[in-house]
Amino acid sequence: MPHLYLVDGSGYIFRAYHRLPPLTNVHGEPVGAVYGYTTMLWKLADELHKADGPTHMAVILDKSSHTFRNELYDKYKAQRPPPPEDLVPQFPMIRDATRAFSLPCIETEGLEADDIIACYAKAALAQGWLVTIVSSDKDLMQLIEPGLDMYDTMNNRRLGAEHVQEKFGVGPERLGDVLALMGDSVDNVPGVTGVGPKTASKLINEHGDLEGVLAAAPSMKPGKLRDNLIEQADMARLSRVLVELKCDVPLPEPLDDLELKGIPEAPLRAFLAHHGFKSLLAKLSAVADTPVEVPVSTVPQEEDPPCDHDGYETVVDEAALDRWITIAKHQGWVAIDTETTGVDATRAELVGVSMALHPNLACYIPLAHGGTDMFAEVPVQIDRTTALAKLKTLFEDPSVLKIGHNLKYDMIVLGRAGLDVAPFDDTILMSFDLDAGLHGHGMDELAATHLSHSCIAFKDVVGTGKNQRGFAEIDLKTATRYAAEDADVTLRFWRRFKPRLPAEQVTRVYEMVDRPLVPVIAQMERHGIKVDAAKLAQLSTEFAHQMGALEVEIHALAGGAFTIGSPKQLGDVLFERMGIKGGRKGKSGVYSTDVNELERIAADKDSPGKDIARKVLDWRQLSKLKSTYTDALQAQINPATGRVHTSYSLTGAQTGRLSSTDPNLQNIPIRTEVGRQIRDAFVAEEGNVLLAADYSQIELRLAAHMADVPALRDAFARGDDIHSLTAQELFGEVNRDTRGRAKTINFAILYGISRWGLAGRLDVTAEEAQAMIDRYFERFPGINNYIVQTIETVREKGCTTTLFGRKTHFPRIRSKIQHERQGAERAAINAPIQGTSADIIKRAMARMGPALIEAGLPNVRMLLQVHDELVFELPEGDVEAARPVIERVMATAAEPAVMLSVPLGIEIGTGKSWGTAH
DNA sequence: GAAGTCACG
DNA sequence: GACGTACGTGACTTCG
Repeated sequence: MPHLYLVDGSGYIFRAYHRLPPLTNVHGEPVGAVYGYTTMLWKLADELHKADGPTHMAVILDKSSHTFRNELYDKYKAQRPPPPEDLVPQFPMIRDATRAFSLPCIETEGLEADDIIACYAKAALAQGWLVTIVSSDKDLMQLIEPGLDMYDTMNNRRLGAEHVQEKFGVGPERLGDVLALMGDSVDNVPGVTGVGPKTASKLINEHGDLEGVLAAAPSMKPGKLRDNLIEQADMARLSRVLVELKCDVPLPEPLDDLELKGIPEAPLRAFLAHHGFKSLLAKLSAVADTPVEVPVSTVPQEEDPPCDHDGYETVVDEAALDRWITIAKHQGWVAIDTETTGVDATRAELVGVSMALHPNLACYIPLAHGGTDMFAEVPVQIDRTTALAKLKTLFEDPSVLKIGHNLKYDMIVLGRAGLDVAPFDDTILMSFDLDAGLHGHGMDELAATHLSHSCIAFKDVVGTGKNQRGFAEIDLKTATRYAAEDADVTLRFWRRFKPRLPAEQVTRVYEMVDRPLVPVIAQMERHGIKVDAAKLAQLSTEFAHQMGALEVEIHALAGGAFTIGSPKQLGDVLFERMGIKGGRKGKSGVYSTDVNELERIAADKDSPGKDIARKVLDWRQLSKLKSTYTDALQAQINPATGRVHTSYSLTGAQTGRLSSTDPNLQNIPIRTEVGRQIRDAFVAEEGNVLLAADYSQIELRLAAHMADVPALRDAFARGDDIHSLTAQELFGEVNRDTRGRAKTINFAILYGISRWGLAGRLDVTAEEAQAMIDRYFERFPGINNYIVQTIETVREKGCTTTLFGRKTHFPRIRSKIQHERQGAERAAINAPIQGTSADIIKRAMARMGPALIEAGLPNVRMLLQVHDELVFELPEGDVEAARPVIERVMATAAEPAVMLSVPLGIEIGTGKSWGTAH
């Protein structure tokens, strides 16, 4: 049978307030009444499991003080003192508490909570339901009847008709008359002077009801009582109306909507954590099945309040830090962020740590503020070693999920300070896996997109230019506002992204490809790679000499000095001053002088510019190598480690590839002999060697699998040279020329072919190019179908998908501008192939460490990734043992999630330097 | 900060 | 009839 519990929230708050000490929460807000109220709801939640427990429940609150009773009697409740100052802010929190329990909360303008309760009670009883009113309000006792009782959670007792009889001497049905005679000094119900509960019940029992009493008054024995009853008859009648519960309004919410559907844990947990109600949190943890996996989808997201920077706490004593850590451990998750002295994680020093537990419940723990100015006053903060030891227990606690935005950075910084971070979620990866191609994934951009919030700009905190200060020099108040906001915002991202992962089918790529990679990349960045600074310096000098000589010759040929490095000046010199024909101007009106143009001129025996073009090309190559590699790389050596530590971005490339910056170690020269020398400057430590392992033709293999091309699949299975095979199929013979053309066509297919593009590359007409493409499609059936299918899918869904479920979005696929649309189509053809390749090598990287450990090779260190290549450093003696392990991990990286119909070929080389390892 | 150029897969 | 021509990156130089 349905059983409706109606909770008299308003009545409860006042009782709880007076019964409990003036408790405050972690923010210093008074929460005594809220705590009492919360424990009351907790008790009710326990009732849920009982046989006659609630099936329906609602909390009823007073909305406003002005009701119809004030219209009847202007003094009604007029004498009530205003609620105590420290109770007022708790009223809205009561609503939060109710929401935390996922209970409906009902309040209606112009009606007191008692009236609404009466309405619901009557309606439920009429349907044959059981009703329990959670209150000890005497007015509500009028409602007691068979099927309706009251429950006082403070005394843990049920109240029925016999309780009313005992306390007021009458049954519930006559209670209104008694209350009218008694009056109520608190509510200012007048009643009749001199009549209290005893007299009232006696009179009602003698005369039946109020009207009976008033009618009998003149015949009573003379005295004060008789006179008062006669004189105050109207007041008594008014009182009768005032105490009557009014239930003639429609129900604000239908009864059926009050059905209990369980109490989701997440919002409750968040609420308890927000206020720091530790004992209840502990109880919750005791009954929780999985403390880390949280159904955050039930968290009310729309209702996150705006960031309250002044509400963040600066944690400067151990007790406060303990408190935050305890709550984080109880809650089971915490958003974290680190503040440091710089952007390079392998050099930056830790300055502070921020944490967030709930929107607006965030703190900053300064660790090294005070700046470098030894005369400046150092603010009070927890001893760094002590604080880090405490934080270590939290960050390494396997039952507490750490949430970060680009956690790789924090992992490196914290790792250098001796702290691991696990388990973790990374909101930058979540955003990338959900929305790659739609927008960037930096905190500021995401905050604007998802939270309509503009984060405090870092430069507004530390300044710019020569006035820029280190974060350690920032005052704690400002630092807290900035740092805690980052953790707060990160937590808000997580609450939004986490439920989207399964809903949008990207959990697999997040959990199986990207997330496991974070600690792996962090470790690679920390390792860095040794470079031979002397060798680079020597190359720089050589290049400078050669450039100087070329510069003189170029100026002589040009008939005067100019800046060779300026495309504008060079274009004018070549095409205006020297009168070379065939100059093409770009949209900015500058002649193109790129490598294609210069090669064209240099190849033309009759051109007056062929010598200068050749020399400029040589000069450019040297200039590029010197400035980008030999000079820059020397400057990038970390003095502490003597090695170069790149930074990999996991969210930089739309297709899921990594990218490398500061320095970019994914574009170290290899294609020319001059450039190759730079690879020789990347070396192994004494007694070690470098091992380079790369996937051979991985993208073509994946194309063969994904487009299901039997001829290509078979060729890979046999181990044939794929470009020769293509040459044979397309041109009927294999020689250097046809193989080269075939290679170009193979790549063109992967990149989304156009007849003009291919024509330009092969130096043939568009018609001839088209004929080759047609023949390719004919010889390799499946390719054309793959292209058509991919474009169709991306037009329909707006995104492509890799074999592992990685999405890349192409909003421009619906552009009205043709070339944007076509560009998106070409990118969409390439993305599943390039992306799947990226997924596979990422999986290999994540599995590599454990596989090497298992093979007893803990000294093999993975240093670099270059899209289809992994570079390791290992003791010379480990090479033979490591080789098969590395090969196996790479070759089987797709499995078992994806079983490919082509083998993945791996080529491995070793050497003292990266150059010789190839 | 944009544009041009060029290093890599 | 104009447009622009292969996918994905990052770093450096010049110049306004």
